[in-house]
Amino acid sequence: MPKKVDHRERRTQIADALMRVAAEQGLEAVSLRHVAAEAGVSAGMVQHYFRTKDEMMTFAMDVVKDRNEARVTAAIAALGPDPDPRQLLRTFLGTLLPLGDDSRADGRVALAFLAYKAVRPTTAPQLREETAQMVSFLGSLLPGNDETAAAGLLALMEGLGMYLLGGQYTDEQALAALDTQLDRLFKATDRS
Amino acid sequence: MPKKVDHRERRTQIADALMRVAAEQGLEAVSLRHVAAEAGVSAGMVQHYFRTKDEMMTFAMDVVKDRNEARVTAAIAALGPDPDPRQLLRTFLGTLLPLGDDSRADGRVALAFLAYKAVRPTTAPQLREETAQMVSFLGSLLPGNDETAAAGLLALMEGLGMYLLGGQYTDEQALAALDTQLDRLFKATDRS
DNA sequence: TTGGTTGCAATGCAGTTGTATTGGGATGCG
DNA sequence: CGCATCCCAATACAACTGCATTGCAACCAA
Repeated sequence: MPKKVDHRERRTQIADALMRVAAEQGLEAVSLRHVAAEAGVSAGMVQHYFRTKDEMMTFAMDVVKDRNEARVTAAIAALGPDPDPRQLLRTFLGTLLPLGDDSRADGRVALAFLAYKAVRPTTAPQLREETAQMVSFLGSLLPGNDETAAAGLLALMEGLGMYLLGGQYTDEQALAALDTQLDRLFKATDRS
Repeated sequence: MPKKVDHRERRTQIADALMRVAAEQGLEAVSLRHVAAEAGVSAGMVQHYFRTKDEMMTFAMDVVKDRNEARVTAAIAALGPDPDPRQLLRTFLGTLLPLGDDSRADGRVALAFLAYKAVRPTTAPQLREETAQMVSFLGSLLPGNDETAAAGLLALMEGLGMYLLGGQYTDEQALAALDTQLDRLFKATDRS
C-alpha cells in the first residue's frame, strides 16, 4: 500500500471548511471549489474524498451532530456521578444553547442544515426517534415523569436558540427564561 | 399611459410561485427561470417586475410576514371584543404554529428565509424591535406582567414550530405542550 | 394617425455549478 | 529495482446562474 493518509481526518478537515463557509455566507455559498479554497486545498482533492457534494453535506451534518453530542456528554460528565436532576437538566439544555459568538456560528450552520433537511426528509424517521428518546430522557428527570413538560422544555430550548441566533434575545435573557421555566417545573410539584 | 396592470398583484403572484418552489425544493432551487416556470410566465417577465433576485426575495419575505400578521389579527378579531387574556394568548400563539399540511409548507418557507436572513443580518435591528414588542405584548397578558415568562412562551412557540416542521411532534403534542404551559403560567399566581 | 410609453418575450453573455476524466507523482510491497 | 496502488491536481464539459440588452406588440394621449 502506498501513502497512508487518515481518511476520516481529511474528511472532517474539509467538513470544517464547509462549516466555516456556511456560517459566514450561508449554505448556498457552499460549493466544491469554495470549500476547497477555504480548506486551502485543490478542488480535485475534495472530489477525491467526497465523490458527490451530497455525500460531503451529509458527512458535515453528521460531524456537527457528533460534536454536539460530545459536548453534551462532556458537560454532563463534568457534573460527577449522581448529579441533581435539575442541575442535570439545566446543564443538558444549556449546553445545547448557542451562547457566545463561536457557539452561535455553529448554531447558524445547524440552522442552515435544518432548513436543508426540511426539504429532503430522508432522515426524518431517525430524527423523530432521536427526539423521542430525548423527550423520554428529559421526562425521566422531571417530577412526575412529565413527558409533555419535557417536550415543552425541549421546544423552549430550541426556540431560545432561534432567538439567540437572530440576536433577538441576549444570552442572559435566554438563560433567565430557561431557569425560570425549570423553577416552575420543579416548584409546581413541591407544593402538591 | 398604456396597458393597465396591477403591479403589486403580479409581484405577489410571482412571489407565490417562489414560495411554492422554496417549500418543495428549498431556497437554493429558487432561480429566476425556475420561479418563472412555476408561475407559468417567461423569465423576462420576472425580470421586468423584479430588477434583481434579491429584490424578489425581499418582497417574498415581506409577503409571508404580512400574511402571518393578517392571519393573527383575523384570528384575534374573531374572538370578539375584550377577549379573555388566556384565550387571546392561546389564539395568538396557536395561529403562529404550523399546524396542518398547508401551514407546514408555509412554515418550511419561513424557516428557509430565517436561515437566509441569519447570514445577511441587514434587518436585524428591525427584527429585534418586532420581537421586543411581541414579548411586551405577551407579557401584558400574563399575570404579573411577567416578561421573562412571555419571552419563554414565545420561544416555546417557536421551538414547537420547529419540531412540527421536522415531523418530530404531532399537532396534538405541540398543542398539549402549549396548553399545559399556559396552565402553569396562569395557575401559578392564582395561588399566590 | 402619430408618438411615446409600457408590458413582456427572447437572446446573449460571462461566470459558476457539479461531475467525469485524465495523468502524473509519490509511496510502499514484492 | 519494478510496479501496482493510492493521492491529488488539472482540465473539460454541459448545465445552470443572474443580469443586460434588444425588439416587438399593445396601449393611451395628442
